[in-house]
Amino acid sequence: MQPKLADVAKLAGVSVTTVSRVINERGYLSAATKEKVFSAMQQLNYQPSLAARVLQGKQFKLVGLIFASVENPLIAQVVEEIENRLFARGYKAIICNSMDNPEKEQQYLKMLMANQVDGIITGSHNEGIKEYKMSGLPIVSYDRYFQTKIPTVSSDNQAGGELAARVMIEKGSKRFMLVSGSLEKRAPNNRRLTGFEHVAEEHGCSVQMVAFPFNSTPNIRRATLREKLLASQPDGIFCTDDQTALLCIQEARKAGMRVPEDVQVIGYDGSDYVQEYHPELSTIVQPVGDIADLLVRLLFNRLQKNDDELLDKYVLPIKLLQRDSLRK
Amino acid sequence: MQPKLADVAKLAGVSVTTVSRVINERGYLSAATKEKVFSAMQQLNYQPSLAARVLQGKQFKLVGLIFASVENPLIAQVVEEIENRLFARGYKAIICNSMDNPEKEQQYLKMLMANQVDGIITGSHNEGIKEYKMSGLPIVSYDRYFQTKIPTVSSDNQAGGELAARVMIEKGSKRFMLVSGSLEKRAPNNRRLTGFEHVAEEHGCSVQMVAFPFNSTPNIRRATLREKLLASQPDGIFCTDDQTALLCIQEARKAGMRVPEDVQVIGYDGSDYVQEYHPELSTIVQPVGDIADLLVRLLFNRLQKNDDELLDKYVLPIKLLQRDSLRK
DNA sequence: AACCGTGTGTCAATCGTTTGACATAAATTA
DNA sequence: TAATTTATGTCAAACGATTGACACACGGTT
Repeated sequence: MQPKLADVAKLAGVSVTTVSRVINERGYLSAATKEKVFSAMQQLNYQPSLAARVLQGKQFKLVGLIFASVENPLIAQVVEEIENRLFARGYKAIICNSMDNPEKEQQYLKMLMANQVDGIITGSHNEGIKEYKMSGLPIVSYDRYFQTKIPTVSSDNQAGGELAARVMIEKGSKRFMLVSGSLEKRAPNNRRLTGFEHVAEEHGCSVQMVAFPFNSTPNIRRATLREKLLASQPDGIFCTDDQTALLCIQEARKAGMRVPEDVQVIGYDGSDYVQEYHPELSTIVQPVGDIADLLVRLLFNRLQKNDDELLDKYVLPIKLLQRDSLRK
Repeated sequence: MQPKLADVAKLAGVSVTTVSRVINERGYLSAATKEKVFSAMQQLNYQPSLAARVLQGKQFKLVGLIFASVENPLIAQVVEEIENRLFARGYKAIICNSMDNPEKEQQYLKMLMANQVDGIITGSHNEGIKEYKMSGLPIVSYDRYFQTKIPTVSSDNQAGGELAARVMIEKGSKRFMLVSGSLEKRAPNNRRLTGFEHVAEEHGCSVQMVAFPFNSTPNIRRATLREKLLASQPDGIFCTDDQTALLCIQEARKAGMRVPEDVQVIGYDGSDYVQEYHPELSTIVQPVGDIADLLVRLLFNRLQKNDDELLDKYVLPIKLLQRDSLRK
């Protein structure tokens, strides 16, 4: 059995109230007593019962993270960086892989709701889940707009799309393929598409659109891409995520096109993993560290009820990582 | 304020005891009452207070996952598959990225211990952390041997190393480089090395060893690899993880060696990500689904106190994924 | 001598749920 | 009709920590 407050008190030779005072730092306390209590806690390896504390209205120090899937390198990095920052503040993170499945997401919310977690950070992409409104929990979101007043952090998707178009046009591309790795209605990352299209049209370039549902497998994507590549023979491709961009490069080569000579490719995300292990891929890099930082900061703002000056949207700057899938 | 048991009782027009009975399925209950109670819970969107239940000795339904870093594709996949299975059983997962840092791991254990989680699944690689023994929690581990009687699941590292050696020897390699992506003392994956060395020596092949500490960056690894590649001019490389294998391929090419003509490369892990997005890499594939399955199953065995017939070690079979980094 | 700040103790209520003991009443069965 | 079984209610004690009210020291100030 785990030691309880009373055990610590007995060992330290003080009352439970005093031990509680030491733990919660209230009232007057002599250095000697504190010392005795701490050493008793140490000896017993005492950990206060979280459950009991929560019942008193204290915080769980638990945050739910709802994302589509940590198998995506960008999400993995976002989750890891968030988790690091939460840990530094003494918080734990519950991981929820929604697989972009609204039902699963709803179930997760149910689990997290009520009194279980103190707050939620979500980067999942589903529409109109009423529990988000009901929960009454502090929530912040990544790359996702909500109806209600939930602060959203995202990279500058519009600028990213525009930049990708501008760079490829500058380097001679004229017939574009625009590949959306996942298609949702209210996701801000649709701006990646509109930004790209806008600039392309401005320069009189053609844009062929290809879109995949989130759950389409790489093999399905490959088959579709191969067909579209052969049919439209683009000389520039912009993908809204890096993994799809990798498939494009590979399928283009299989189809006999040279990258970047015949067709240039730019992806989006620029996770550390992609930067390190796919050295050829040019991509629009999201500032993941800043994103994690801001998400956590915003959440704590709401946790501490400083509802002051929280904006609805925070858009962080992106940058281009130019590598061999782009011409010099 | 969240609705509580009493609110549900009032709305349903029954006593709190009855509501509790419905929730916990004890005693006699008429269908009509159950219906009334369920609909009241629905209406109020009632969620029982986890904290209060835990205080009664119920389970938190919370499991801690301690792994080095979810940025590693294999770990991400293991974590995701574990999380899926836990979720299916109504459990939540707390994610802990230890970064292979013993202090961080110790802190995590402290957080998880006491009364906070019901069990722990760890794939982290640190030595002699006394809290593991103290915790008294059900623990199962992945690819890691413990002193105490903690069940360990791993892939057949020995066979994996042997297979890698045998295949490359068969395809003509004689001078090997053996690259360990991380070096720990008590990790079963050292068997990957010994298995490889054993077969190589048996066939009279030379083996040059290169080892990296866990936290060495890709750039450091690259620099070291380049130097070692030029110095020893191997015609076969086996890496204990896929990411390092990718670096080997890239650096070998930069050094003017052809893969697989001049040098063959085999990695280890074979995560879905690597299979999909690094189509060239040959690798020893761990059965991640089975591993996750077994880990969760073993944990639940201990959670339910069925301490029957738990083995110390569970070694699952591996297989070779042969692709272009190996000769035909 | 009266007063205050400091340090500690006792006591009891509280958080929300569970559970056992016990009572009661209707429906069912012997 | 009597004895069960079924269905529900009341009551109160847990679970472990927190906290406010209050008491009572002791030392040092005025």
